[in-house]
Amino acid sequence: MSTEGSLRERLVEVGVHLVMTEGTTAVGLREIARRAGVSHGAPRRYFPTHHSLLSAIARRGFADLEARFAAAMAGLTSPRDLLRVFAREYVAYALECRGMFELMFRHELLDSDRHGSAGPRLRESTLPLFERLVALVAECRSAGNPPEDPAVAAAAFWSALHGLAQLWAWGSLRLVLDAHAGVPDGERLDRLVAEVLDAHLGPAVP
Amino acid sequence: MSTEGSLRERLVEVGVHLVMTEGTTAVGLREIARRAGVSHGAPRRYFPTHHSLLSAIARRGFADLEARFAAAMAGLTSPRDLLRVFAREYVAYALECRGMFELMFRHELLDSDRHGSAGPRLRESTLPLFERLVALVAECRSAGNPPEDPAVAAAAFWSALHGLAQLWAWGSLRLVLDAHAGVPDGERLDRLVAEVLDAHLGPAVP
DNA sequence: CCCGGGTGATAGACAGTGTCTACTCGCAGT
DNA sequence: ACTGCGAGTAGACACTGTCTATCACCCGGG
Repeated sequence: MSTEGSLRERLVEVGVHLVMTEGTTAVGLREIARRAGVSHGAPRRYFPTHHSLLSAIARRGFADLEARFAAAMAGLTSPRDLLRVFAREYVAYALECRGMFELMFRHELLDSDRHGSAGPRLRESTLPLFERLVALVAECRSAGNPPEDPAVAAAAFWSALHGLAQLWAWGSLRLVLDAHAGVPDGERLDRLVAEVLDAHLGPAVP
Repeated sequence: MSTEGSLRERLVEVGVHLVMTEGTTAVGLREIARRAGVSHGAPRRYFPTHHSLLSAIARRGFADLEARFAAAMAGLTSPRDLLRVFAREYVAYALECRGMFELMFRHELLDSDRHGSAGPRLRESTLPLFERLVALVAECRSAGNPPEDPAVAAAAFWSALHGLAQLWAWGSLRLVLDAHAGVPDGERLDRLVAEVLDAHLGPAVP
């Protein structure tokens, strides 16, 4: 392809593409090297271990996710609208980029313990986003439903979204809701997201 | 140990023990066979593929979890109390048996798509538990806060617990809450669980 | 002009894995 | 006593991540 950039960039790009199309288990060091058109030992110069390459791929995922947030939330001002968009985008990313989402939270594949050669540690990259989340949740619930601790409320909200994304991707929620039927197909996920919003931010005020 | 039972049982037990102590990635077919004292090809008679053995281990995990629920919920009658215990037990299991919890929801390691040789498919085993959950949530919120669809409310509740467990295990929630400080150490998780309960079931009525 | 040094990639080796297949051993039934 | 079969062994194959030696190339100093 084009891939004028350094091999390091290309490896990460190929890895992202591989995760998105084939899933997490397919992302081998040698497979990436093969698809990048280099020998199996080449990545070693930039990524001393398999985990470090996976971490780089996951980091790219977090960057992509944040870019999606920025794009989707641009122009909105109402905290409730912002959080709704945030929620939708979070779940949508997890479903569209299932492999990436899975990889991003696999603590034992990512060398999140030992600090990578350069760059901030992986989990800390979610911190600024969480700060925004805390502020939005606090603002959104300040009317009538003020949380005891906004950080705890925001963490619970994030947890609900995360669990929703994961369990839906796992197929379990689809299954149990099917068992109860009633809700038409494409709408079920939206109703779940709405339920999470209502539960954690208070019912919507139109 | 004792392990008088058939090799099939022993393999699953060794596998569970291995997952709990060493983590998901350590659970190789050969490693299990080694620890069970048989040759590397022996498991093949009972588990044709690696995934099928992992599925059996995960199934054991679901059984253990349900047993914990049964034990913890025995004697309680108030739906709110029952759900609180359920929530605590869910999160506690995820944290105590991190590897098992991780394995149990790794769709691509478990041959949940192709039906296993015998026994019900893995995801469906959570169905009866979910039915109970739906009933409890409906009952709990029937006073003052009736959900539009109890199944959706229960699914959202479960999602919140699941995400909480996973993000906490990942270390991310601990991190962001540390950034906001304020809450003493051992108490933070309890406060998160309480927040989830309040959000999804309505505030507690003492 | 030639000649080291270093960088970036190659290729081979090693231990380990999951899967497949051939083989052996003990023990039932006729 | 011979056969058939279930249960487990052992070897092979392709593949993986990691390590190491090697090679081509470029660039500055003499």
